[in-house]
Amino acid sequence: MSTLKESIKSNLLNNNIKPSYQRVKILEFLMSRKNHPSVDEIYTELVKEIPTLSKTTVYNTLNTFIAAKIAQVLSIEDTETRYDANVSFHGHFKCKKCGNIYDFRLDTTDCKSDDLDNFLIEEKNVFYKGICNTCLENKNIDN
Amino acid sequence: MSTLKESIKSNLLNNNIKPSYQRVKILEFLMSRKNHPSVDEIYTELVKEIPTLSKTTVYNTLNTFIAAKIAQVLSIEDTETRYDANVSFHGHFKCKKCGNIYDFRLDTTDCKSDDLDNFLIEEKNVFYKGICNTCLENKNIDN
DNA sequence: ATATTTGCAAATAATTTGCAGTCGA
DNA sequence: TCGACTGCAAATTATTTGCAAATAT
Repeated sequence: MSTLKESIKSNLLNNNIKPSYQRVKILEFLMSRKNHPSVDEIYTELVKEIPTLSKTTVYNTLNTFIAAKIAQVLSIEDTETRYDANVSFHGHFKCKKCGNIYDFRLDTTDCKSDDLDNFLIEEKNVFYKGICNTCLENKNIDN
Repeated sequence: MSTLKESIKSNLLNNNIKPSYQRVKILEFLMSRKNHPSVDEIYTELVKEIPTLSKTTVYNTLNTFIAAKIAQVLSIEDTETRYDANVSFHGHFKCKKCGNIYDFRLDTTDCKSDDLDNFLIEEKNVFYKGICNTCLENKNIDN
């Protein structure tokens, strides 16, 4: 068995989550994908490998991951929720043209506001939208 | 007729939106409320004054406002979408205890990232979650 | 008059829930 | 065997759509 699979298993065990076949597969998928897949994408991809997989299990599993803080929700305002296995602080950029979602580094000390002086900030979400560099370069080509 | 209502009407007209009774009422409500109401809140409040109002109209109207950029969507990850008539750049803070959503000022030059050097940023969204100052002070009182 | 807006009811789509079958220690 | 996990189908909920009635210029 691959080392990656082993490390995923122990990651789950460390968070008191039993590493079932489905859970390991889902976390593996989430970590391997950079594009922050939706429930539907996760399901559609993995059902090829796990024909008995159900969407309910994908939902259950992701919610378990969120609760254990080994994954986070990406609320780039869209109809469907997207998920990210990278729980460290970073921003997201969604290209309006190609639809890709990019991660970007962000200074933790950044984005402060005096208005929140006596507030306890537990989660920070930063997301931008616009046109990515690739689409800007290809401006002349397409529609 | 109040000056506020007049200014709302001209605001709508300036954006090529016919200032129907419902639209004026909805924009007025959105501007008067600081708490970024959901469709349901807008509907439930305004239907008291406008008994014939339908949710469809609230949805239609808000989408018209969004398209004209006189309102913006607040995607504080929740089940329902919230709306904000303040379209200037600012952040939102949601208190996990009382559920209130607070605005906070944010430096426009803030939250930059080298990773986005060649990206065209058109929209910035920043929202935090945690406990607000009021709830922190009342920590000892409640549940 | 005529074009736009409104509002009901039905349709969609994402997510949750109830519960029965399955699996692993 | 027992409790947790899975997965189907039904339920729920936010939003959209089709279309007819109402409204305004």
